[in-house]
Amino acid sequence: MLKSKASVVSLDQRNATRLRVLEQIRSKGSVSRIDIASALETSPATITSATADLISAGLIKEIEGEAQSKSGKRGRPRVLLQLDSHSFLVAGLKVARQMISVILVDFEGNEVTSHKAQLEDARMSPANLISTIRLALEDTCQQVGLSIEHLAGISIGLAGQIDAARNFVHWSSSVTERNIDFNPLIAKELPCPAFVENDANLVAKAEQLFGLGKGLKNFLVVTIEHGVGLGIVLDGRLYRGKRGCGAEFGHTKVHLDGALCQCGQRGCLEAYVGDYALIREMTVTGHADDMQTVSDIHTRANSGDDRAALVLARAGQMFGLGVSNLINLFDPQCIIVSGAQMSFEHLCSAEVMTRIQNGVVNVDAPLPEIKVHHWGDLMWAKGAAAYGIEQVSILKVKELAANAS
Amino acid sequence: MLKSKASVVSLDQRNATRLRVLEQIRSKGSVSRIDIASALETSPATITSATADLISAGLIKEIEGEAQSKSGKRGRPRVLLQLDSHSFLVAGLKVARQMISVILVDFEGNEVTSHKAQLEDARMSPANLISTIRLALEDTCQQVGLSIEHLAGISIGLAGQIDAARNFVHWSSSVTERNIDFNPLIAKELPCPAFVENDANLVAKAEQLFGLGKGLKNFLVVTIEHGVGLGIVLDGRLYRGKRGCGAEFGHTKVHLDGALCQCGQRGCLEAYVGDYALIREMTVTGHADDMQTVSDIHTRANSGDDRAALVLARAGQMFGLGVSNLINLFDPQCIIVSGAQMSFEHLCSAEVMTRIQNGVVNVDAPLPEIKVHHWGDLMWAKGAAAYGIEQVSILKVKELAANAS
DNA sequence: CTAAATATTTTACCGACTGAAATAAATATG
DNA sequence: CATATTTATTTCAGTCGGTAAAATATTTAG
Repeated sequence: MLKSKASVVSLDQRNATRLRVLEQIRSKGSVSRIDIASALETSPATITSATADLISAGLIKEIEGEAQSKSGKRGRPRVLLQLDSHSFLVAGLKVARQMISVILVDFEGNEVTSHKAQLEDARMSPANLISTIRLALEDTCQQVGLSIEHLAGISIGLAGQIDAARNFVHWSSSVTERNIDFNPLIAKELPCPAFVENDANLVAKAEQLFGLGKGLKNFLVVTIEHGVGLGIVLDGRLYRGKRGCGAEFGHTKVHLDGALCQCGQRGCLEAYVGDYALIREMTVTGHADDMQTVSDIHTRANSGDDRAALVLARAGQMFGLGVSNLINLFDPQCIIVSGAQMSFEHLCSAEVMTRIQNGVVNVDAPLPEIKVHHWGDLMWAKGAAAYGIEQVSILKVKELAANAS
Repeated sequence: MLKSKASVVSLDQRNATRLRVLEQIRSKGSVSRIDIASALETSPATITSATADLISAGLIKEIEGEAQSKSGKRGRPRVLLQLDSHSFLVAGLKVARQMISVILVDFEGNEVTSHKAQLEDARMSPANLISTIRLALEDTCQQVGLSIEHLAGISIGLAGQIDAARNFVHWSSSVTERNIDFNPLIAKELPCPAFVENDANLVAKAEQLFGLGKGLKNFLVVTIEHGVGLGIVLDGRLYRGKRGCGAEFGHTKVHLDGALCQCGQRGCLEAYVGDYALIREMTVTGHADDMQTVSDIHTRANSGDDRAALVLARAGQMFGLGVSNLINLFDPQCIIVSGAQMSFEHLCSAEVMTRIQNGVVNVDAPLPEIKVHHWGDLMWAKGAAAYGIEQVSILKVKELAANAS
């Protein structure tokens, strides 16, 4: 009761261990205590105690399945541990221009249900945004006979510059005001902890927890939607920079005093590969004024329109240049190019990959692998869910420790 | 004696604390125990024990100087602690194209003496390089009546791709062979531990320990010599990427299919700002075939040669583009542009600074400060020395722990 | 000189983790 | 079938880094 500082410190230490154990179980799917011990280079005794805590909290469980022993078949069989998917529900949301998508997942990340709602306005006031979110959540929960009260956490992905640690939105294309602290609104309108993050960071989290970055310590996730985004995972953690905002890959300059970008600057990568940039290129010469989406351009290109093919090819070249710069600067284990739609084929063609390779300074070590990940529609919401699961895990482990004392 | 693993683990923990204490003392210059305790958020008791160890090892000492108490003048006065500069000597070396420079520093980083030697060949075999280094070290030590045996550590800076953790040189412009493990050669030819590192990383270390990055956790150091280099400090540690090599800032692409670079690729920043690139620009049209150095171009520009001024200006523009990309990607606390000579004026002109500012995506948070650091001739060697001091400190603290057991 | 203030050291203890021993649960073997 | 062997997990008695609180040291204020 009295040992205020001591207990905080020791709790943090214990929690860190418990979280590392949880992380092992999540990334391996199912794993025995002895394997966790050797993976974390710690003693079996420690794992026994950590897993006992996690089991009593309902976060993990023992399962029956056959586990093979180190060698031979003799000896006490290993007991596999698994996440207890029923332990809690998390909602992941992505607020896009005309659409809000929601996904409900269990603790393992399995989809329970999902939902989409049209948005009337691309930009909303903070209060408006939160009540829209609440509504979307209620609708989603209703689909499976749940109420919003059942949620353990809500994770919200926005495009823009966001300080996730503080739920503070410097700027977002979905919000009419700048520099908004969402914590008060969340506390007032939502019945459980909620987390706001930059959407590209969320996808990086999803790749780390469930996707192609599982188990990797250093990788980059390039997201492609209407523009391009970047999530940076260094040493297993999201790198957010000093101001806590995401990296502005889309606004790195690929041409001195080049094409005009929506941000007002010139030569941004996004001004060469963003949807609007491609459409502008197609329409500016009056070559095609019915171009509405990048898919239209793809269609044209595939049916033999040289101009369309050139526009796409140039975007690919610029994209390749940008990605090779990322590799030159970060030297990551792996780069994951993640997109929801198929409309980014032109950014992962063999030619672009070659260009990337050729733009990376040669070392004798092999180039980082470049993986392309087509997620489908729910990419962003799933990303949000991944972040939500992580945050809720941390909260649960902390509660656990608090109760134990 | 028997507790093999336990002792390793606990030693690491203790050493980490001792090193953090040492780091505090180094970055503050002189500081009292109570201040260290509050800076590290630890208890005074821990600091008492850590400093006692460091004092008995001769790494630090108590000094007399007046220290002001928190408030008022009553109370037992604080005792200031300082590095004991006499505890050991470290040599820092930089191997450049035609020159090898050596600096001898004490534990505080104060210069004891320095020395330069002409190199016959820009590229040498590994064995040749090490014996050349040994010779240079012997000459340097002789200047102050010491022998090479007095050195506690030797740090060697090379341009190229180097895995410092293993003293492994993937490639260096100073070495004729690729993929060389220098450890055996070092053990054979040098009387004390030696460390090989990429030269840009060394300058970053120097900025962190003694320079403009003192106390900063996240910053970038851009080095300018014949080309440009980048050292990345994240979370207080050098970021080296997956393959352990330095970031290749000079070979990030600033123009699609642009100017040909020495590395064989096109559009590299270095192909626009490197010495040879500028000289090529001046000579290619026969405009000036007596151009030997960038200083010559400066001279010309200052005496009204428009062509020279334009060449320099263009280099500045490209450099600004590259630096703003760094800021967009890393969002660092601060960027330090470090150069030895004055020949990089054109890269830190007001115009270039403005260009950098204009290339960074606007957040409401202030832009990271861009600091320009003119080091003088010994920049690289001093950088090596900084790294050497750090490495030797780690070794000494480890020895200390080993002896205590 | 005494009281008050502040810095440092000492001391008793806490808690995370460990090694070793104990226990559990399987197979191999005769 | 009983027993030895093997391997996984748990229990238990430390160990070690660190802490709070008490003790001590050293100063100024009054």
